[in-house]
Amino acid sequence: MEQRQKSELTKALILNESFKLFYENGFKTTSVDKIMKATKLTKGAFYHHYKSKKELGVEVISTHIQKRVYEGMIKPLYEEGNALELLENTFSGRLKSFSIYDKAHGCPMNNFINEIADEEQAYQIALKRIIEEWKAALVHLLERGQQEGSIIMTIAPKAIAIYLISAFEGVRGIRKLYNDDQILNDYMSGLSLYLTQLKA
Amino acid sequence: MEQRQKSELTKALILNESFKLFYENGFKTTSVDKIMKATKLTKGAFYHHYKSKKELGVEVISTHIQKRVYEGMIKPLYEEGNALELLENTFSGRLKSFSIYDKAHGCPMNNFINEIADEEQAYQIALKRIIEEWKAALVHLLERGQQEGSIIMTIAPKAIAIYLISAFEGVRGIRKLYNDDQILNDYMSGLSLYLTQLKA
DNA sequence: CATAAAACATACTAGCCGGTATTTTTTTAT
DNA sequence: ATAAAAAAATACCGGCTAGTATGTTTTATG
Repeated sequence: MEQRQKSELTKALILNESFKLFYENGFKTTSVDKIMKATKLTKGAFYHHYKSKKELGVEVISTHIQKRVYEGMIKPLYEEGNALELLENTFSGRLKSFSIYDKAHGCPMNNFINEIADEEQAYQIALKRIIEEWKAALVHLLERGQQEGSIIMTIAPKAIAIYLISAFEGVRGIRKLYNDDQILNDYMSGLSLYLTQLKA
Repeated sequence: MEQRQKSELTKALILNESFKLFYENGFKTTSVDKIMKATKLTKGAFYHHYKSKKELGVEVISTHIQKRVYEGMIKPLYEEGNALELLENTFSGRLKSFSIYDKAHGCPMNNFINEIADEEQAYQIALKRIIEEWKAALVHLLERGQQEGSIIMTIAPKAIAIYLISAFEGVRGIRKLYNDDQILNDYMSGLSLYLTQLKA
């Protein structure tokens, strides 16, 4: 195989396996050994491609997790149609699309935020970038709704955006405590009601 | 010193130091050695009072963290006065009362939930109990508001309660990414707006 | 086809981890 | 005063940790 291609494939393999293990067991408790066992390669290969576990952590966040949030929660916001309906469909639809596995392990981004964001600026910056992109998309959509006359003018888009993100990330964590979806249903009722009250 | 008193004092010391270290550095990465170094006692003392680190974890949750959430977020909800004002004062007031240290490290309960709730039922149960108590207090207050005619009848108290809790816990995590309070101010604006729209 | 560089493997280190076994010190009950 | 029991200290274990040093194999290039 071509050298460059081989290198990229190996890095992608490490990235995929480490994302999965971080998601299932947390960042701190997932060792480089465990990751490389999953890839069926060795520690030598890891430290050839990454200079430290921290570097890997940042890369998992800024590629894998970023893409995941973008595809699931940001991209849909730029579609056409009524702003409030788009919001409800995106937030509720995402929750409904989750498997039991996803529900049990919460939001990968939120897990990272709560586990390691307060102890290393590099993680902080990478995670912040995702939140800011998400917030910008929400603000954009809310402003569009206001311009189109479908959302009341008395609200501050930025505040609503933060409140929407907070509640979503919050409930993804709280769901971990339960073995059923009642909490998600309650959340979705709460969200629905919230959005209804923004209707012009 | 009396034996019983001494034992209780030692357990309280272990509990205090471990809460602090769990809060600052996470549960998994705080070792029994580190905790006992903080208490200036030894490992022998620890394993005399606790049969495992897991047992300590559960006790920290069901005593220390439970009390903290109760005092800060639940007890105030049972005070007299307008329901919506009580809600806003409790949620916003709590955020405003936090030190930089508290803001940087997020909510101890939420940290536990996101770090270890998905891997051990004992933690899950202890944490769930706190959330349920909080939820019950919120539902009670919202129902009182409805009975008194200060909150619209078209909302489902349980759904609102979950949405309020989710957003609060969510923002405590997201705040970790920032070094200023703008995100908290945005959250408080969002909350205020939300509550205004529940007004009868 | 030789040489260099990249990709990966093997073997190792010092230190930390939760937990245990054993001993010493302190308190209690008689 | 003394024996028993509780509290705490000491010393240890096997296994895991991030990271390093040094090999071997594969690919690229002249």
